[in-house]
This record gives sequence, structure tokens and C-alpha cells, in this order.
Amino acid sequence: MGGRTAWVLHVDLDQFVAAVEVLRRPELAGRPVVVGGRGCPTERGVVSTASYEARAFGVRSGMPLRVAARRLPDAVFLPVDAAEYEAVSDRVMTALRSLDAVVEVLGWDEAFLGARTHDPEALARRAQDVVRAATGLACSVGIGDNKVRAKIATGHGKPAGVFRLTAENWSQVMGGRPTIELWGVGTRVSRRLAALGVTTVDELGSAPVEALVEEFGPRMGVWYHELGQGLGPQTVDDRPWVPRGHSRETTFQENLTTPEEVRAAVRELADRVVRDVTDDGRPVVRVALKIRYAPFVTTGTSRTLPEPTRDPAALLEALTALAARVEDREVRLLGVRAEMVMPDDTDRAGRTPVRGRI
DNA sequence: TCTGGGGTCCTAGGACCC
DNA sequence: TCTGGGGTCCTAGGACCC
Repeated sequence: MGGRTAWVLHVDLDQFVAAVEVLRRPELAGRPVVVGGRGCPTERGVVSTASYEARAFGVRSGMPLRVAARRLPDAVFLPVDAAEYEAVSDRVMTALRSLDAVVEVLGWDEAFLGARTHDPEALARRAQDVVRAATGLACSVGIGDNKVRAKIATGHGKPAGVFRLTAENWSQVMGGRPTIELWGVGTRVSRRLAALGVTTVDELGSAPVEALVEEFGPRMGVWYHELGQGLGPQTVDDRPWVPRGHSRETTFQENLTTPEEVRAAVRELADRVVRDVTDDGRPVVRVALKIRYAPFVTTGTSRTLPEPTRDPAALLEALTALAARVEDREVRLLGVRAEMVMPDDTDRAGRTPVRGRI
């Protein structure tokens, strides 16, 4: 089919978690809905997703629930129901797979589509149609000549729209914007860039790569330089994601104060992680414990096992042994993690250094 | 304002080996 | 005796994403 060009589309559900809640409680439509934690706005926890009505009052993802409740006492506060979002997400992805495109799942509410077509906008509209037909949910679609541009384009299409971002309009659309609007640049990196005199996307793209490498290292320095030019990977990969590990963590509503409490909590988390890796089926190579001391100081400790093992008793022993390294101070959070052997055919080479698949 | 939970990947320094 | 350079593994910490 000569002439068809390769496109990357990025599909992103609009206010996914809040929209799913409204879907099963239609009476909430039009009301400010805030989903987060256990749904109790006086507890420790943050906003997972706020509906557009709640966002109008300044409520944002990541905001402490207590702050959200102060801004918007009349909002509907709901607990996170991961099982429900996963089920709806499965229907979304199944709908997308009915299209003539390669589908790479990025998380509950996001996917890349790879396709060769004359009319990417038509494919985008079809994606919106099949998702709406299957679930009743709206999504936005970014169209790009690579993943970076497609992903960033989506934000310009929200809500429920389609936006195209390619080499042609990259500089016009993004050139004057702050670096933090790039996918993979957060507050820390944008601040370090500003210290180098780089504040806009165009400035990042034209900065000397040596200076970026000196500041951020050989991989990240080069990656940021390319990001500034809108360059990025083009390959959409539909192979199922293989997790590197499993972890469980909890923030305690009241800080733990004794070693006995810490041991018991680690034990409980370790039980769950051992169940998770047993379900997964691969041997564990490394175990780790994350500790957040009061008021908010995070640290960690880890150990590579003498040899990979699937034995639940040995894993439990290795995980709980890490608890002995916790200092005798008030503990706000504990987290337990196990990393597994990766199958031989997992190619790390050439992978995007953009993190966070889920 | 007072900061979740589940992830991934990168960097740096020290240990150890050749 | 005083000292190189490179490679790999381990651990801790940092940053980012959804």
C-alpha cells in the first residue's frame, strides 16, 4: 500500500476514574466527584482523580484529600475501587483491539495505537466511537509521528477531542512552552534545567547536548535533548507487559511507634507480596523494604538473594528479615517489594527511558 | 496544603576482580 | 613499593509516570 504513512495515536480516557464512578451512579453526573484513598476526606490520602466539576474548584490529582475537602466540602468523596477500573479498562482495550492497529497498553486509561493510514484523524474518531460504544466513556486522541508527540498531543485535544502534533507544527505548538510540559520532565528536572538557563522547549532542543549530559548523565542528558525537539520512539509494541516485580505499601493512619508494630506490619505486607509473586510464578532475585519515617523522610533497604527462589517460606524470611534494619523512630509508611527473574526474551535494549507503565 | 499506591528506569559510589 | 584502568555487581537514592 504505497503512500500510507506510519502514525502513532495516543488514546487517553477523560477523567477515567471519576467517569467510571459516574457511569455506575448516574445521579452523580454534573456533581463534583473526588476519588481517592478510602473515600474519607479526613484521612491520610490523596486525590486519585477529580471530575471536571471538581477541577473547576482547583482540586487536582495528588492533592491531599484534606485539602480537597477544605476547598470543596460539598464534593462527593469516593474510595478507589481498583478492581472496577481494571474491569472497565479491559473493555476499553478490547474495543481498541477491534481496530486495524497495533495496541500497546500503557495503564488503566491509556494506550498507543500504531497504524499505517492515509487518514489518522478518521482512525482517531473510530477509536473514540468504539470506546464510547463499549463503555459509554469519552476519550481524547493525540496523533503524532512518534510516541512523544502523540502523547503530548492528547493534552491539546482534551476533552473528547483529537489533536495532531508532528515535526511540522512541533515548534509552533510547543516551542515557547515551559519544559515541564514535556512527558518525562517533572518539577525537579525543569528546575535544574532553569538553573542552566533553559526554560522553554525550544531552548532545551537547541541547548548543547554536552551540557545536558554533564548535568544529567549520558542517557538522560541525550534523552532530554531529544525531547526538546519532539523526538522519540515510533515503535508500538503489543507484546504483553512483563512486570519486573511486585510491591505492597501502606501509609498508616497513625504512625507506628514500636518495633513490634513494625514487625507485624512488615509481616502482613510480606504475606501479600509472596502471594503476588507466587501467582506470577517467577523466582524472586531481590527483596526490598521502603520506610517513611515521620514526618516525611523516605529511605529504603534491599538485598539480593544468594540465589533466585520461589519458596514462600524463604521469601517470607528474607522479606521480614529486612524489618530488623528499621530504626527506632515513628514510622508513617512501610512498603515491601520483590523483584523477579526476567524471561530471557525481554529486550531492554532500545526501550524508552520514559518510566511508569502503570 | 501536608503530602497514596504501584510501578519503571537512571545514576553514583564502593567492593571486588583481572 | 605504591599504584593504572576497566568491568561487573550490589546498594541507596532520586525522578518520573498513571
